[in-house]
Amino acid sequence: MLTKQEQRSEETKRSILLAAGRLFAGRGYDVVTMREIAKEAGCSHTTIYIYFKDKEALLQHLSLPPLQTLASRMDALLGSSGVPEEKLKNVSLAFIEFCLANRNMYGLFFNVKSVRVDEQAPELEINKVRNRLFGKLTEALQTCLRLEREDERLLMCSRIYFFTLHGIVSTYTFSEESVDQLMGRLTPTFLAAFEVQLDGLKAMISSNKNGVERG
Amino acid sequence: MLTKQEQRSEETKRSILLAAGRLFAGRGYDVVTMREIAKEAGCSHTTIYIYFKDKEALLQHLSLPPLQTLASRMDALLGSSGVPEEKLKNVSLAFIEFCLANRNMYGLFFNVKSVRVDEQAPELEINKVRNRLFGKLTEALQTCLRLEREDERLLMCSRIYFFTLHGIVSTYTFSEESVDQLMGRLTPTFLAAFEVQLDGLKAMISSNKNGVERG
Amino acid sequence: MLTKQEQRSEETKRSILLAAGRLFAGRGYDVVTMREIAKEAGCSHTTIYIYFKDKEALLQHLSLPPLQTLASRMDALLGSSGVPEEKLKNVSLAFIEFCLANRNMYGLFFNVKSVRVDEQAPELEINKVRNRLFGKLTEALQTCLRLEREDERLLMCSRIYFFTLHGIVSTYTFSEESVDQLMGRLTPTFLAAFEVQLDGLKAMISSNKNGVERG
Amino acid sequence: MLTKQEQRSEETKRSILLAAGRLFAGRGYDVVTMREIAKEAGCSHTTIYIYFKDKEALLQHLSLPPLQTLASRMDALLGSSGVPEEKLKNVSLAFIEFCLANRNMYGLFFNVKSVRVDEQAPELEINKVRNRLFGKLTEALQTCLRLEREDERLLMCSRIYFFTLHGIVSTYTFSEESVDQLMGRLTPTFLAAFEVQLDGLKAMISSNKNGVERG
DNA sequence: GATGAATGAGCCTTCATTCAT
DNA sequence: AATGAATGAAGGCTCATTCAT
Repeated sequence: MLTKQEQRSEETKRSILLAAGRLFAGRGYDVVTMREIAKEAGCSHTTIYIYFKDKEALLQHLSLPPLQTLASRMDALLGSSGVPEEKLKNVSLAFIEFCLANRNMYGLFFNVKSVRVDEQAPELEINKVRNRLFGKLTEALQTCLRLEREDERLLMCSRIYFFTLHGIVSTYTFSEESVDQLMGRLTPTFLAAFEVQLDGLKAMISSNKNGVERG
Repeated sequence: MLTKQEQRSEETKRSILLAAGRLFAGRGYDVVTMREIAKEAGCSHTTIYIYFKDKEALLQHLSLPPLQTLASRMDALLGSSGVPEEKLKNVSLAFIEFCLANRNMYGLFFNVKSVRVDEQAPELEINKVRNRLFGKLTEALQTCLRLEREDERLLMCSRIYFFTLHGIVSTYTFSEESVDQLMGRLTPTFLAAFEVQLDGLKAMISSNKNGVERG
Repeated sequence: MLTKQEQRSEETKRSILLAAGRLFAGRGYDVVTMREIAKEAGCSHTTIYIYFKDKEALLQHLSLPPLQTLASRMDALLGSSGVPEEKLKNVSLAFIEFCLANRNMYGLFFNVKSVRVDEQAPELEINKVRNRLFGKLTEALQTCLRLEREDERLLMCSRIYFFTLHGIVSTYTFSEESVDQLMGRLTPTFLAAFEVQLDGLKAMISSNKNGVERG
Repeated sequence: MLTKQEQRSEETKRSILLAAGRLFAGRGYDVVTMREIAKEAGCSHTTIYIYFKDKEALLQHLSLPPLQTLASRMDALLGSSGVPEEKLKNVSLAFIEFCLANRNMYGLFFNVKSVRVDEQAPELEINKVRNRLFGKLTEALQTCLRLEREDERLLMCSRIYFFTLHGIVSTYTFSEESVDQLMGRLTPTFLAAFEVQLDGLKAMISSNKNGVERG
């Protein structure tokens, strides 16, 4: 059990993370100042340094946990019963919803640049989770397309599929609407996009040309 | 005719724009300093202020022309002879290449937030060009899908198509590779993506369900 | 008799003073932080403020006792049996050793500037001890030179003698070596310096010219 | 010839160096802030960065030239005609006067710590000049004492002599009096001190014991 | 008595921008 | 037209100090 003081402390830390997350993504890591974060979090800028070594540490702490949550959720969806196409849709939707929910954080997760490459340990951790995420989606896609795991065409297919996912997220990253509003309004569009995508990929697979280098 | 002085003046201004363009695109607007631009342009940093009100004015002046160039190029591609599918591919590729070439600037063009909304006039101009751009792409798509301009399904199709374009650009926005490297390496993938997209959309159209809400 | 609580309290206070003394002397007053002192003392940094008004108060409390210890030691040395020359040497050596041991603190004791002049009481106290110290040395010197206490030549002699003492201390104030290392290595040099000094002063006294202005 | 602007610039630079010199020494390098220096110099703190890369560069620029000036002056005195004793006195007096004139800077010249050891080039330069200085004094002393350059006793003698010089300077470093006041008032004392010193050293040399380890 | 939480003041430094020439 | 000089605002960060428990 936590004392009242520890509770407040935890709350402060959370509000800092929340504020930093919002701001970093909304306006970019470099551009956001510690003082801005503090103001948004409702504390002094020095307080941030009690909880985080420096600005970069804030970024690090911000990056990992949400991704892990998403990974779990995707695991659950993939483990459920249902036809592969349904699973792919659900997983894709979950991914989109997550990214929109964490909105501008999105850049933080997938833009390698924003995390310094010096210290490998944490960096590796993020990359690991990220790769696991992409792996899951690729796996779902593979099942739908009925390709072997080693089929060279799978890489291109997943790349193309990711373009669309990434594009959806990017398109609405800076929207003023809430995630709920967006999902409510656009879920049909997203589902259609997934379907278009899958149909198109299936067509490509079934045709002779695979787009890589075979004649 | 320009006097010698006016020529030199014009030259200075051009070299400043050139330098700023190079640097903004190469390292990002926020990160580049006025002194850097001046050094690259071969003049004093104070000279920049003779030609441009401030750093942001530099950005404004820089934003429009490339977009217009792109618009012209897309016009040319669309006006050329050839099957619609080929045209769509070429126009899409041109769009992608442009966005990757202007990389960090990309956000500036399409992310409404990053351009101050205070002064509407230039903002409007950019928006106009931007909309013209999207219009061209939609038009190409419409021809391929053989839809009427007013067909309600066109909106969804173009949305989905844009998701992919946007996604491609976003994916490589922060890559360290040059445009040429990226295009050299990934053009086949991009073309495949366009094709997949188009095939999928065609399939959707030809099926009864249009993904919106009709029964 | 002290209650257990009072004992603990006293202990904490002592450990703070000990830690502060070590750190101030070792790395300099300005550079040492309250948190460092607290860590070294094994308590929270806020605890320090229970016992001492502020960082400077810590310094004040720290300054006096060692000086008094030195004064006592010099008294003991002067009171012992032995030829005056031997006593002067011993007292001088004790003085040097003390100053080097308290190294960075040295400035604090003798450089009037570094102690705030606002609150006179403690300042005065330090000055009193300091003057007593110099008095003892002068006295030892006087005995060696066989001068009357009022002899005007004594002032110049003691001044000159102090130059050397002060010079020795200054020379090694910023050395990285420990007191023990320094004393071990340089004691013969110091003793030689004292002797040279005394011989030179004796020569001056015995000559007609006293260096001031008498003919 | 300098333009008016260049003159002002030079003046600003000088006033910054002057202010920094005064403050660094008066209150210590670490403790003095750039804003203090700026205020004392009568300019904005950012102006300092126009002339000096950073705080440490200021220190570097401050250290070398005066020392070189002193070195030249000592050379001149040593090269002049006169008995060795007279030369030693003059050189010693010049040294003292210089140190008092540059007052608190003194610490900067001789306290190795204050100059970062990272970059060796400038550091070396200072050390070279400093060593040359001490070399000159030692040389003058050697002539007076009629010792061979290699005589092991010379080292100790020069050390002892330096103690006094260093002590004189240290004693008056924080005095409020001007160098002229001090020299006017105390020159006789200083001369007496040199003489006492020399007499004492001569006595030591002429006796059997040299203070090191011989019996 | 003791402590973790929190903060304001302040430090060095950089940058866009203006002023005087 | 062009420039060197100069500056205010701001940024990341640290530290002595206070407050509430």
